[in-house]
Amino acid sequence: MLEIKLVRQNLAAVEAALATRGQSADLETFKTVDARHRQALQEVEELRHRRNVVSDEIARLKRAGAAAEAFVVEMRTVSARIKVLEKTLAETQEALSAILMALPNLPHVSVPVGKDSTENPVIKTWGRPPQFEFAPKAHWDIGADLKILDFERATKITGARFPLYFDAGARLERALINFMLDVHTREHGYHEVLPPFIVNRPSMTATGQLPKFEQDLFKLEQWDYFLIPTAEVPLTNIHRGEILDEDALPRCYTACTPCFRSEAGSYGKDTRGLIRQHQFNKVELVKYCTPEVSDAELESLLAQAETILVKLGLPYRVVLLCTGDMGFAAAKTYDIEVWMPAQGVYREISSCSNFEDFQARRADIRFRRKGKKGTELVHTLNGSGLAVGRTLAAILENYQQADGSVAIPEALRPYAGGMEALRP
RNA sequence: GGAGAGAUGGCCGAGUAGGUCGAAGGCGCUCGCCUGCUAAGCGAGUAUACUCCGAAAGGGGUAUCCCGGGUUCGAAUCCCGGUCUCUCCGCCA
Repeated sequence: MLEIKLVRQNLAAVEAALATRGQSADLETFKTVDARHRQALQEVEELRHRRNVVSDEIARLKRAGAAAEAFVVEMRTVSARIKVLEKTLAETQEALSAILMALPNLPHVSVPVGKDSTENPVIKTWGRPPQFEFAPKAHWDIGADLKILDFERATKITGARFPLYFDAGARLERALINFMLDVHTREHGYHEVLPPFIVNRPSMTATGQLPKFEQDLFKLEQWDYFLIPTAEVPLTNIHRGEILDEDALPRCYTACTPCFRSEAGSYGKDTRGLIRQHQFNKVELVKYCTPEVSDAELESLLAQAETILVKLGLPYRVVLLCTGDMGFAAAKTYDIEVWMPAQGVYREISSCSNFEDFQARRADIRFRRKGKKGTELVHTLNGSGLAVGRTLAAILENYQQADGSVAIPEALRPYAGGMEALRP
């Protein structure tokens, strides 16, 4: 959420900034409702003050045994008026918050203006795509040949876009999870967390999935609960409504969780393989920090996610999302894209974002500076470190051999019981 | 699922014949004093949001004693609904 004062005082600038995101924010309604709200608020506060003063006076009179009936009668009118105004205020408040909750974050100054993913600049490329003396197979074919992935039976169990791993495939996924969590906790200072996979509406609202993107979520029938689309949601809500000590920052959490996404609107896209599933595992990284370091924390977050790919020897590139391609809550986002040989393209495997105070304001997460009065909003960041299913797919494709086997990256072998290759 | 108890400031914990309660007291913490050494004592301060005045320091106002609604001139205190926690019984991993 944007700060209401900022929107109020910079209507045109906010409108212009949001326009670069492809959002036509009509803030005229905001302007009129806000004015009405402020006027009613001023009046009601004056009346409440009057009521408080007179009520004290009535109490004093009664204690003294004097008559207070005149005041009581006057206050009846005042209270009635207050009640009317409070109703107005409740309405304007709700309208304002609905408008504000639907506005995306403002882009960071370093974010290039652009309309969609075709305008994302590539800022870094690492590793060389492997050269094959044969036609590289797609990971779903490799998975079928090795009998470690079975999408047909997954469809029987649930439906389209659900994963079913067997044997070395299941083992490899587990190895990747442990590997990633170990790197982030041991080398990058993250606290490991095992959070709930189902969260309530306030949590989803705090991180920005709600109210706008409910159609992207799986919702429980009988409860106002949702399956998490990413561990970002529970991890960022750990400190919702809290005031943290400056000393406690930056605070970093990592968790591996399944992620559930309805993938509404993506029918026909990536219909095969592990790339786009309704359920997938992801190791997530979340940071809470002070505002002055969040730019630097985004860079280190990106580097931490990259580490995994480097250790696994998977070629990748980093792109900086342009204004038109960024997610709702992000001020700045880097995507890491891994090389997928079969399609000959780079595919997103991590997304690292700085949300600045956008989520913190919705979630009411503050901190207190040492020796200073008052509180400030923290900045939150998160990134995938990494999407596990896509990582496994990338390993299958990049490490495939002419004989149909798949070599296991050196760094992963200790986690895979010393296994050196997957063989048919 | 059945029966009961409870939700107050960082923590503990007073506060129900409604007014003098933003809320006693204690602990913790901060600053100062004293003392002087792994202690004690003394004094002061110690919630958040919004808003107004002020250059600032600071001061004024409104709201918040789980949440929402009601009664009332006035509610932490009364009434209704909800949420959560705890105890006992049943059930289940």
